[in-house]
Amino acid sequence: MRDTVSTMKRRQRTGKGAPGIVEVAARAQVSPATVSRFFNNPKVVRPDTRKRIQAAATEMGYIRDRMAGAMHNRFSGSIGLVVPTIDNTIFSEMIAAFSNRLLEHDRTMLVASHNYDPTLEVSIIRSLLERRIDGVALVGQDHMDTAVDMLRIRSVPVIALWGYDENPRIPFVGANNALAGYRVTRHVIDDGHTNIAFLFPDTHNNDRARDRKNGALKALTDANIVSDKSKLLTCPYDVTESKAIAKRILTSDKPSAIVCGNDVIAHGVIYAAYELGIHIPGALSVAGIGDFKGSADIVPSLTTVRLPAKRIGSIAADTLVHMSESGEHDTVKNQVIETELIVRQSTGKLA
Amino acid sequence: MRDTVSTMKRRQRTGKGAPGIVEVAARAQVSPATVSRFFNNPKVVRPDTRKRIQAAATEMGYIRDRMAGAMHNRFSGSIGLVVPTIDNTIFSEMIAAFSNRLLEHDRTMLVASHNYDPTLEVSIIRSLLERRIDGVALVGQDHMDTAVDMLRIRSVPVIALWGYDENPRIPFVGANNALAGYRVTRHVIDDGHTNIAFLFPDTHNNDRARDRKNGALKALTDANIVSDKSKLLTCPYDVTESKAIAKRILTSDKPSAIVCGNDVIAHGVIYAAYELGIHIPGALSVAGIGDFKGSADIVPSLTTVRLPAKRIGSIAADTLVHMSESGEHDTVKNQVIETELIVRQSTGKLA
DNA sequence: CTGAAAGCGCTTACAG
DNA sequence: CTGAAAGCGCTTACAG
Repeated sequence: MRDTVSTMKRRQRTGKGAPGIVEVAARAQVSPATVSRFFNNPKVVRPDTRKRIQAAATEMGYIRDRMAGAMHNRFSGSIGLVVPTIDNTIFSEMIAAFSNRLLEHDRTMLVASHNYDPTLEVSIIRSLLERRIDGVALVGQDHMDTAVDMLRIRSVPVIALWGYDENPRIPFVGANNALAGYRVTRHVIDDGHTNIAFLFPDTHNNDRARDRKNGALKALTDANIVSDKSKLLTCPYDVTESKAIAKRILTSDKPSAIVCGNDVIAHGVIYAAYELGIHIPGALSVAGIGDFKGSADIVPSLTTVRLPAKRIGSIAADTLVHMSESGEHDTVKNQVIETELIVRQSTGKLA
Repeated sequence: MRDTVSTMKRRQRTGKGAPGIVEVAARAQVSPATVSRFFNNPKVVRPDTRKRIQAAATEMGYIRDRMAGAMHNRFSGSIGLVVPTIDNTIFSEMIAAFSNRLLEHDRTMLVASHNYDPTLEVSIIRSLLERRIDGVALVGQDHMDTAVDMLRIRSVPVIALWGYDENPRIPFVGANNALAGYRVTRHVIDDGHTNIAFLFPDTHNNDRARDRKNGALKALTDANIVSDKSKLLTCPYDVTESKAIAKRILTSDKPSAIVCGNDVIAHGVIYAAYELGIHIPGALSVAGIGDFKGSADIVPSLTTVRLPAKRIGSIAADTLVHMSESGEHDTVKNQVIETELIVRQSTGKLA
């Protein structure tokens, strides 16, 4: 005594109160095909037919099912963004810009973080692929081959953020991190410092950090300063940790300047100096990389290299949308974002 | 001389190198139905058949198409998170926790921000609905009726974050913001302060801020302190702005304490005091709400109310997944997250 | 400009 | 435990 399948299904959907294209078509007295056309390419529908469909759709509260549509035209309308971490200022500004720009293109964003674990990154990409994403932005060029291959095989547009590479495997929107590292360090050297400590994150699976560090060390070499291994410290992107590490070196090694892998680390160093009563920049110069929100406001304001996260995010979104619409995946040019040294109050000449 | 449609389609897919369930089935010498079962409910497939399918799928690099699957079982495997802003610490920690927890449940996260614009929020929700999300988390209880209705009609599980309400329209995972506001203010009053300034964000479309502010003012009333309108200032969640506003009031009104709507605002106030050479807490007490990452590290460390963003994010993710799996949308209990006053160095007794 | 029909890649009763 | 077949809600040549 059960309902037939088709009756059950219809009842279920009706029960859910969500009308489909068929119901809208019935109400507007047209075929489902015409309703579909109305939503995808209104121009091909006659104005008064258009009006009827619009009215029916609005009255019934119709919402398109893009998943059903995606089965034909292969476009889900979602674009993926895979980052190491979401809640770190480094990336959250970029994520926000990326998301906002996608919204303007009528796309939604799928984000996930892998916490610098390349294997996790692979499963995230797989999971995004299962959802038929129209494109993906990854951070940097350090990825497992599997990851890149899965995307290439499916011709999903990919773009690498932040990183810079002469000969990249993935087209990028990024800045020359080596140059950024070189510039801040050079600035500190120009101020007369030779006893410089470096706080950089683990460069494993992180080409941005690697480039910055190499750039920094090159500035040292170019200035004929012998770099002391003990002054080259590993420090995560975390204020608490950088503060602790800075307190340790400031009470032992006593460098006259500290160059940090990014602004978050530099903030921690500034706090450490406060607590120890070390005057900045009188007794210690501190420099970061990134120019995050807040770096101009901290006291003393932070000398850093501007690396516009928001621009990277917006440009990446535009580029991916364009790639997916045009199908031109291979002709995409790398987009180099210029960096700029910003000298503020946290660095100064050595007395 | 053109190919038939079916040939073209097949070629196109093959050209893209992405095998479907049919190709996997052929290779494993089973029917597509069995391959489908293997992925959805492996147990019903005989072990050796299972092995053959697994092998075929791996060799061919098969990736499921969840969109196609979602047409039947109505589950896309994606859950939405709609926040006012993404790059503000208030939310980015929560987003990260939400995302990480969803990943454990094999779900992906769609995020978007509406920047406190309820109309934009409606279009975001519509856009999420078009992607057949399995659930949505919104922030607070201030939403347009359209938004709530669209979700209810489609029986999509919804949860409100952060907010607290005796009688909420949407079940929530949140904290008692009024109590949080009351507590910090009370603490400052207990320290002997009566000349207190308040820096709170615009409470329009922001029930969390509204509750906190009301709680703060209630503490004032309870202590028989007359609140002076001129000391109740509106300030966005932005260090630069709060620093500027704080500098202004610290050079004119000269309150002995400033209570802030959240920790970001408080950070700006601390920087303002630095620049003006005002000692904290000797000459000025500063308190925040939230206990963000970094609030324990800033010097002086910030007195605040702990409002665990990460826990809210994780619990919300768990709850939404559970709701969508169980179909129990209406029996969900509100989950109150306890708050805790954390007294640090930025507040002190009035001399 | 519009409709009928086939099809997108899966899932799921139904029948072995 | 497995297969054949119908169907999910749309889109798109094809034919008017």
